[in-house]
Amino acid sequence: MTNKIPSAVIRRLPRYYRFVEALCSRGVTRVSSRELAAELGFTASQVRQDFSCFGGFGQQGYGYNTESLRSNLSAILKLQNGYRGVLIGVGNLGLALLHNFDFAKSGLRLIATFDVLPEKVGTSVSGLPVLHSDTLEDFCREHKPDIAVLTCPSAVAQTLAQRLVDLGVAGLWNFTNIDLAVGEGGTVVENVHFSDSLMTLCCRVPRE
Amino acid sequence: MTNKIPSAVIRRLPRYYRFVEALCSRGVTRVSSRELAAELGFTASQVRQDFSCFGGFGQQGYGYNTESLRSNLSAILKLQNGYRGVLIGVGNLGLALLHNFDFAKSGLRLIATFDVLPEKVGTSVSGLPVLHSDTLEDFCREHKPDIAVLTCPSAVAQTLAQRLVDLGVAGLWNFTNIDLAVGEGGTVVENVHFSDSLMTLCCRVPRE
DNA sequence: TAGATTGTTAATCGATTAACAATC
DNA sequence: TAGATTGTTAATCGATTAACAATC
Repeated sequence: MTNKIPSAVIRRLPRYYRFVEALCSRGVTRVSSRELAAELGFTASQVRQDFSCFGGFGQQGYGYNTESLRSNLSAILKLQNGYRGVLIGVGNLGLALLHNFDFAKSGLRLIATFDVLPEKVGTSVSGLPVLHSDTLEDFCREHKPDIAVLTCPSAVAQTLAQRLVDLGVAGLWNFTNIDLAVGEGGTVVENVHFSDSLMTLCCRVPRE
Repeated sequence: MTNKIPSAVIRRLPRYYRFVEALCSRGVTRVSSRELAAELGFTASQVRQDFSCFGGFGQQGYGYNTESLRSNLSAILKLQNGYRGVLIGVGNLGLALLHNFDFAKSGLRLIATFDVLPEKVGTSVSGLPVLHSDTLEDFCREHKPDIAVLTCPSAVAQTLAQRLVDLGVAGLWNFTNIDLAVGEGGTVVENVHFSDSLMTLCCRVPRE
């Protein structure tokens, strides 16, 4: 139950969670740090060190109870917090996410989407209304979303980000290929930079 | 011109590249480590330390020539290597990438896409043929792609990954929410795990 | 009890920051 | 020459690994 979780640990938490959830649904009731490490490519030491950040939920001589592990990880990842989200930019990528991605499973409950194209505004996608971006201020003041998903064109991303920060949105999931400047207000940004990701891949692929 | 580039440095290279390219296209001809650091949120020490991995391309008292920096970074990232790529899974996400994402700009030249749906196979998307996944072996033996983009359903990802590795594909850009096992053959995997990314965001957003 | 496995402390490793001589 | 800024060495910081007493 520590306050400051090292960022290296935070990045590993989702992988623990996914694997432990799979164990639970397969009916496995216990798992050791050694087994977790072997499966996830970590070391057993690292696994125990990671979990000890939160006080440790294992038992000497036994290992970890998968169900207890799962619910602890879920709590640490705040998957049950019911964060409210808006998605901005119902283009190809926005639609792909809306159709295929299970936001709720990762802790986010979408409540609306926004776009500017007349043929999209007023329709609904995956059960969510598509509102005009001009109504963002009104909507956010009323519904207070916690997180915004930015699948808009890069050209408008910074302006939108600033509007969202001003409206009190605490987290931005940024799919645009630009680095957002969000000031000192504590807004958290998580980037999904496709181009950076592909470049690092090319960089690491040995010359044919 | 070192052999072993620290992974922490590799992850920063695309950001340097993007910013330096922007400087070049704005006609800026020089930049100091201090300016780069301020813009990218690094320290000046870190910038110089990073660049010195490659022998250093600056000049005391002057800084870095943007054009020289750009071309050096481009070479290190192997953006001009002309890696050949195939994209597997022409669903929502695959289509979003094909329509919106500039693969060539990040070092990859797509040569074909694959799917299994009869209504898709035989068509073309963004100028690329959509071939049947059953023909993957024949195609790869003839055209020797370097990298595969996995935008297929998670359920078939591991099987496809193994087929691709066996066919000599050296890099996998993995958009499925599973961790691929690719053995010891040196195949490089770059994951774009949406669920992990969103979970870490939720985890870092302070409780409302 | 004996075997297994944790949580934690200490040691190692890698990455970041600071400092400064070299030099443009 | 004087000012600026690099490349590099040393110091600090954080993350990973190893070791082991505690204990289920």
